[in-house]
Amino acid sequence: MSTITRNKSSKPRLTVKDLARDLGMSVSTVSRAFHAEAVIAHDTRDLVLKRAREIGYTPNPFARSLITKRTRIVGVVVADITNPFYPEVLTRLTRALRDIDMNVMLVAADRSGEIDEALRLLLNYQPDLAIILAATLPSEAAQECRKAGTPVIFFNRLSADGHAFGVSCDNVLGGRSIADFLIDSGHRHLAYIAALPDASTNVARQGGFRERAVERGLATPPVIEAGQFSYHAGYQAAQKLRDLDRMPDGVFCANDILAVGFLDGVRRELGLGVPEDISIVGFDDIEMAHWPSHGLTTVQQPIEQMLEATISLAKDLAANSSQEPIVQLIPPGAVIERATTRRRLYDQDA
Amino acid sequence: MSTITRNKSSKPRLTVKDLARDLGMSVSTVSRAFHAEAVIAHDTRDLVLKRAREIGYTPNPFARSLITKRTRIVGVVVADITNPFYPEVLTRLTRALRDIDMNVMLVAADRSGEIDEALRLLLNYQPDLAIILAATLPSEAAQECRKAGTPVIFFNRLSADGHAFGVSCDNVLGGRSIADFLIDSGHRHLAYIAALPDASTNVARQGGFRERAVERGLATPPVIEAGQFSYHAGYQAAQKLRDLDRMPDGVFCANDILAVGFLDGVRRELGLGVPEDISIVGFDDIEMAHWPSHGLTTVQQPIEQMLEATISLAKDLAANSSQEPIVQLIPPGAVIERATTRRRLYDQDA
DNA sequence: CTGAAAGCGCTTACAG
DNA sequence: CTGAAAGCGCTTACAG
Repeated sequence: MSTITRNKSSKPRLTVKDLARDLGMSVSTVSRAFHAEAVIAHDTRDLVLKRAREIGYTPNPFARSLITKRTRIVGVVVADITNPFYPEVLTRLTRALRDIDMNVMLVAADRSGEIDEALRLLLNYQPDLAIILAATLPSEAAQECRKAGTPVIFFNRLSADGHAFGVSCDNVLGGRSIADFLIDSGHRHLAYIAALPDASTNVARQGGFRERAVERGLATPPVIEAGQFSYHAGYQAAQKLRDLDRMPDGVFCANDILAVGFLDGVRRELGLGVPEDISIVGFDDIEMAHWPSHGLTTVQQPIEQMLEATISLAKDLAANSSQEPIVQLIPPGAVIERATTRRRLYDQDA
Repeated sequence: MSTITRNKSSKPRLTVKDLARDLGMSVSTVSRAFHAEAVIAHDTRDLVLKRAREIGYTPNPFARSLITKRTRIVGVVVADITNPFYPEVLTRLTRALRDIDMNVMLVAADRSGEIDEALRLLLNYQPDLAIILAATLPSEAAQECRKAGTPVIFFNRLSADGHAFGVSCDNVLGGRSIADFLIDSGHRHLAYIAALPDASTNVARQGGFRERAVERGLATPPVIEAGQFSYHAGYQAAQKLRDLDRMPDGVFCANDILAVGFLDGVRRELGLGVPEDISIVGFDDIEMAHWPSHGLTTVQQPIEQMLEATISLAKDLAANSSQEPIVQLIPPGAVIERATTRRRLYDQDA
C-alpha cells in the first residue's frame, strides 16, 4: 500500500515543539511544565501535562541530560550470580530505583578483568550513580567510577579504601548473634566455614563469630577455608571437617548457599546427621533456606532496610553529589531456627 | 584549599571540541574518526583515535544518539527471577551484548501490572531493541514496544501474536526426546507435571512429550497441574500424584526448578524412592541439577546457541530494523542421565 | 509568569 | 578528503 519506510522513522517521536505548537505556547513554557522546581503557573502546567498525556509526549531523556548533566541512570555491577541472594537483590533494587524514576544499566562480569571494559562502557553513559553488587569485585572498579565523577555505593560489602558509600548488614553483629545462638542452645565446639578470604562479609562474619565465642569462654573456633561463596565450595569443605582436631557440634557457614552445600556434603560424604550430630547455620535467608529438604537455620539479611537506605542515599546523591562517603550498617534480623540446628545438653550448665 | 565545586562539574568531560582543538582539526573530522563508515583518511583516523585514547576522550552517547536515533541500549525485561535459569541467562546475555557494544537497561517486574509502567520508562530511552526474558509476561508488553518502534525478541518463549522475533529452544522436540528416553529405558507409565498453563515453553514440552508417548504406543500421559515454574509448586504437585489412577514410573517436569521441588516432595511427602520407585526428568540443566543431592536427569538448553542467535538477530536489527519477524527454534541438547532416573524392566520388550 | 535565544555535544549533508 | 554550518530535542539564563 504505502511506500516502504524504515521502521524507526515510521513514527517520528513527538517533541516539545510539537506539543508547544499544539498548545499555542512557547517551547520554554512546555519544558518548564515537566520540572517540579521550575516557575510556571499552576494552571499552565496542568494544561501541558494533560495534553502531553493525551498525545503521548514524553521528554527525550537524552536531550535532557545533555543539558542537565544528570542521566537518571544507575549503573549496577553484578558478579557472583551463582549466589541466589544477588538476583533477588538485583530485581528488588531495580524496582525500587524505578519508583524514583531511575533506570538500571546492568554490567555483568565473571572475572575481574572483564569488568574493566564493561565499566568503561557504562561510564560513557555518565550514570548518576554506580552500585556494586558483588562480594568479589576488586575495588579498582570503584576508583574508575570516581575518576569519572560517579559516586559509588557498595551494597552488602565494604570498600577497601574509605572513599565509597556503603550499605551493608552489620556482619560482625550477625556473626556474634550466631555464636550466641549456638552457645545458648548448648553447643560447645564451634567452627566457621569461610568463603572468599578477602570479602568483607566473610571477614566480618568470621570475626564477630569467633570473637564472641571466645568472649563466652569457648576455645577460638577453627576455620575451614572453603574459598568461595558457592554450593560446591561448601560441599567440598565438608570433607575437611575430618582434618579438625575435634568434630565441632555447631558450624557457622559464611552464607546460605555455602551452608546448603556444606549440609549436603556433611550428610552425603561424611554420613553424619544434621542436626543430630552437628548443627549448621547459614547467613542471608535466601529462598532455598526454607525449602523442606534444607530447612536451614540462618540469619535474615535486612534486605528491605538495606534497599531503603540505598534508595535514600541515591536520592541524596542526586540532590547533592558532593557528600562525604559514609557506610551504613544495618543490624541483621534474628536467627531463624529451622531444622539444621537443635539444642544440645552436655552437662548441667547447658 | 580550592573553592568547593560540585562533584559532577569538578571534572568537565572532554568534548569533540577539546580534541579537535588539541589536534588542530575540525570537529567534523574528529567526529568522523569514530565512525567506521565515514570517509576519512586512514592516517587521520589513526591520529585522532590515538590522541583520544591518550587524553581520555570518548564520544558522548547521548549527544550521538540524539542525531543517529540509535542508542545502543537494549532493554531487557525479566520476571520469574525465582527460576535460576534466568539470572544465568541474564548475565550471559549482558556480557554477550556488551561484546557488540550494546548496553542492557534492565526492567524487573513481579506482577504483570507493574511491568507496564516500567516498560514505559524504559521506552523513553528509545532502546534499539527489547528482549523479553520472562515466561510469564503478557504479550501486551511486546505491543507497547512495537508502538514505540522498538523491535522485540522473546527469549525462550514464543509470542502470542506472530509479530515479534523469537529465539527459543525447540521445546516440542525436547518433550519428545524425553518421552523417547523414558520409554527406551523401560518406563511405561508416564506423567507430565505442568507449570504455568499458558507459557509457551510449558505447552510445547507438554505437547511434545505426550504426543510422542502416544506415538510409541503408551496411554496418553496424565498431566498434574503445578501451576508455576517454581520449587514450591513442584513440591506440592508431588502430593497430587496420589490422585492419579495409577502411580507413574516416569515423570517429566516442565523445568528443572519444578523438578527439584517435585523430587523433594516425592521423597519427603510421599516417602517414595527416586529413582527406585519413580524416575524424574527436568528441563534446562541449571547448575542445581548437578548438585549431588539432586543429580537430576534433564535436558540441556542450548543456551550458547540461543545467545548466539539473539546476538546475531540484534546485529541484523541494528543494520536493518524493518525485518520480517522470525522465530528461531534451536534443538535442545541430549538428555543428561543422572541419578533421578533408572532403567526399568517390566517384561522382555523393555 | 512567559518567550526568544543560546547552547548542551554530537553528526551529517553540503561545498570545496 | 576536510571544514563550516545546520540541527538533533531539550533546558535555562535573560528580558520583559
